[in-house]
Amino acid sequence: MTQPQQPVTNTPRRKRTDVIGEAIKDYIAQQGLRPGDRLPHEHHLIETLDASKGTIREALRALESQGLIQTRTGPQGGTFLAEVSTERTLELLSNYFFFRPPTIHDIYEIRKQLEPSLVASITGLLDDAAFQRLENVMAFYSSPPTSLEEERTQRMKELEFHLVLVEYSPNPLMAMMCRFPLELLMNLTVCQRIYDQPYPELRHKGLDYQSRLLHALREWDAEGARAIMAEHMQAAQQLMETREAMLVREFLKVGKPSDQDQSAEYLALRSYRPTEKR
Amino acid sequence: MTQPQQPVTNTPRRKRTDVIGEAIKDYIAQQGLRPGDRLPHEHHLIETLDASKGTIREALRALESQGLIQTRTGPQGGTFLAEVSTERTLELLSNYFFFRPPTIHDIYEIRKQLEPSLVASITGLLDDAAFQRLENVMAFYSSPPTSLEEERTQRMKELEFHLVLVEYSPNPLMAMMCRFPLELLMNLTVCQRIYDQPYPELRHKGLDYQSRLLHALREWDAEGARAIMAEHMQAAQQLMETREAMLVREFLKVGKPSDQDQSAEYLALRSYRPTEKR
DNA sequence: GTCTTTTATTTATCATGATAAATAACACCC
DNA sequence: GGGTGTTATTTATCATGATAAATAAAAGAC
Repeated sequence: MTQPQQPVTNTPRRKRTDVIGEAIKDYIAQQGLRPGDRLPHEHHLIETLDASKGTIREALRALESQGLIQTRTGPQGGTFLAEVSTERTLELLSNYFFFRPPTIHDIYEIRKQLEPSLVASITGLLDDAAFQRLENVMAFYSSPPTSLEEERTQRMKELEFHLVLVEYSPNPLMAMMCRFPLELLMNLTVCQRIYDQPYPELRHKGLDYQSRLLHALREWDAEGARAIMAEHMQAAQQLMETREAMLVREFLKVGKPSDQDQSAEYLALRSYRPTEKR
Repeated sequence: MTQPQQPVTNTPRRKRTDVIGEAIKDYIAQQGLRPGDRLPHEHHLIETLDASKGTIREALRALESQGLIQTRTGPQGGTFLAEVSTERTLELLSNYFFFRPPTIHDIYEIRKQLEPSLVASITGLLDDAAFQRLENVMAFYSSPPTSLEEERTQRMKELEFHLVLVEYSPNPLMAMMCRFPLELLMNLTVCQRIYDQPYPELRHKGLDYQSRLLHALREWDAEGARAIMAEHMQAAQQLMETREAMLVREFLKVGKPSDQDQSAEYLALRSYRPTEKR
């Protein structure tokens, strides 16, 4: 499209850096290293693995970009084993969906299944501080927005409410899988468009569900909490899909006759654009 | 434990390579590049980004390790934008759980929620070839295993049955989230231990559920398929957790009095060890 | 025309060394 | 003791160039 494409012919042979990366991972597993433990120095790796400085550094950089290691300069510096962070993982996972952005429907299919289960599983695990945090987040959208910017902030905070709940899950797998759809909602272009429009109903309903949810959680009513979240997700899906359909319809109506432009803009609507970090 | 630990003090400043990686990503987004499109040559990046060869190469390697780009040597070679593969994503996701392996319970909490929904959503989407594939996989465990090795193979094939189903999901998010728990089951040490023991009941029940599931899918009975899978997951969870408890109990019984050894072995049991690729 | 060989192009790796930046540990001053 | 400056250590980056490996395209053989 934009540039001459290359036929995908290759049988990508294993590169030295990949082999070295694997070797380091094996070393970690074999030595039973834990996060924080030190890895051999650069020059030591050069000797034992018989590779040049450049190759070793490329291998280490690859591991670092995956979040597996961290390096520090200075005395007693060097390479250290790290625990991959949640943020890094979400970022890497996002890459997969860069060219296959899920639809709103796709996302809510997951949320509908997982989040009710999530709240049931954290029932009884929330302390006063947790409830306080949740209420603090809710405070951001307890009254109608006064500007378009606040509109957007409120939507983000509504999603943050769910992210806070996730933090209390004892199941790391469940936590990650609940976080990711939320991450997508915060970054998908189409969602940002939807969120950028006033939508009082969304706020109202959300607030109501969340209040009821907090009540159930305080009463240690796991099944009640599950049911409320299920309803909440169902309703949110409905609202969001309606809005999505409106956006697409509206777009198709005003779209230029040229297929080219139309498809390009449509693709933009369907794209995933994470906000810049740091 | 194994080596002197370092206190985690750092505020890891942004590195040049990271900045360059971001710059390249931005370039991709801004130019609207698609998978297969060519990225600028190494020497061109050196000039425009004003960095040395080593730095540029480290940045490209980081992107490559994330699966975002591929490089090819030779004329018309260079760096090309890639679509991150499913395999690569599962691998990167696995890293997160390297030091936080989920329990069997954790995994089945996800499977119970998602897989029934998955089969409901693929009902009506399977063609003859699909059914053929599923039956071919089932054939591997239609009769009792004759060796411990076959025992293991059969368990892997049972999981593969689910992986095949996943392939027909129209929801990429659902697909990824169903795949990952299966990947974990195939690689968690504790699962491998469980799978290494004879367990005729598992095979029997699994076969039964899967036959009924196929029947429902052929009849385009989405809700029936959903219900069968829900039952299947519930039963499998029960069986697996029972086995896990047995393993742990057995282990605690024969465990040496030394806390040290015991915890080390116990950790091993709880560890995640992916099998080597390629 | 089809197969084989050569050639040109481009990344991959090796090699080496210099300078910059970060920072823990030490020495010093008050 | 408590703050301050110095030093040593280690990675980060830059610079440069040579050789190796892969491979598409061109040239040549039959």
